[in-house]
Amino acid sequence: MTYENLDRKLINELLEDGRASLRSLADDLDVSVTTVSNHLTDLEEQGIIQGYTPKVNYDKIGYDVTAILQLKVEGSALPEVTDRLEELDQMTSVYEVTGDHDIIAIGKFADTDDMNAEIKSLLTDPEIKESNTSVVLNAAVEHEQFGLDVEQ
Amino acid sequence: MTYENLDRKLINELLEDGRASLRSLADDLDVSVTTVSNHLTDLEEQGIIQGYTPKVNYDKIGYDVTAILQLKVEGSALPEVTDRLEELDQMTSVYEVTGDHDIIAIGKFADTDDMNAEIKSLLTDPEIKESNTSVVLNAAVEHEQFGLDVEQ
DNA sequence: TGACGCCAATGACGTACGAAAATCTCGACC
DNA sequence: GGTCGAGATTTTCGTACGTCATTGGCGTCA
Repeated sequence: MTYENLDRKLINELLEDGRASLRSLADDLDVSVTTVSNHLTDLEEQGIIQGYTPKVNYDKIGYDVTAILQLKVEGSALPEVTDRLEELDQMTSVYEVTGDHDIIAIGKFADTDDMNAEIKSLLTDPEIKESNTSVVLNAAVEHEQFGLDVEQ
Repeated sequence: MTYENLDRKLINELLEDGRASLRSLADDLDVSVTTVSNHLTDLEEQGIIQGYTPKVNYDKIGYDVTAILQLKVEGSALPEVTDRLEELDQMTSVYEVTGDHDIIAIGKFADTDDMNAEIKSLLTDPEIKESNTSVVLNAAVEHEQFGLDVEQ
């Protein structure tokens, strides 16, 4: 058996508290500690759970500006531009997409000056044909992960 | 003292392994377990660390499509529309933004049918004046959190 | 004074392992 | 076709052991 109800419940529990102990998980799910441990290592080995992170509030540590960049790129240069964005660690998400633009990237910056500098240096790239920046006024939801449906 | 180098190092360590034990953190940072414990609870109380989550690979559990919606909204209806999006738990991020559009939202869907259904039902809202959907072809980076600079 | 380290005690925790239980497999049979 | 059961396989469980987190008290340093 690979992936069923218990695993979904396990993921849901961890989504609420990623540092919950195996024992508390076992109690909540009415199975033994060993079972939780086994399923959890399985989930990790299968790559369904890819690790654990604290949710860091970047606003509170001086990254006040979140911006969303949309880029149109010379077709053949797409992977190259994606790579460049990927290497900037202030980029929290970089997507290659269909539609008007080719790339949508989300980044966090100390302030608008920092943002402008970073973006300007990006846009010197001649392969970027067009760009469009939106500054986030309010992050109503950010990086939220949703729980999974469980039978009955 | 409120927030300094040790806290940054602590956050960086946790970004690498959010389930690391206090002891291993203490070893890595060359301080006592007690100190790690104190700083960690401080960070949590200050809201700099807002909890812990597993990184769930939604691709592997049947959510194959990620889409980015951009909406133009009747000015006064912005909070209302944001609320509606916020309540859909398939939305992983919902931003109110400057620029061409008013809202940018990112969601995950089981397949394109699921996506179309969800989006259509959203767009029945008469307060949404215009919309634009981009489907993600490749998530080069997603929900990545970057480490903090540490002095020397 | 406040940040930190150390110590000690206690209850909680993770992991390994062998036993028990549940589930699957597959040929034999009516 | 349907079902029965022995054996194999998988999953779960309880135990036990060494480690861990937490708390309070006390000393040190700047």
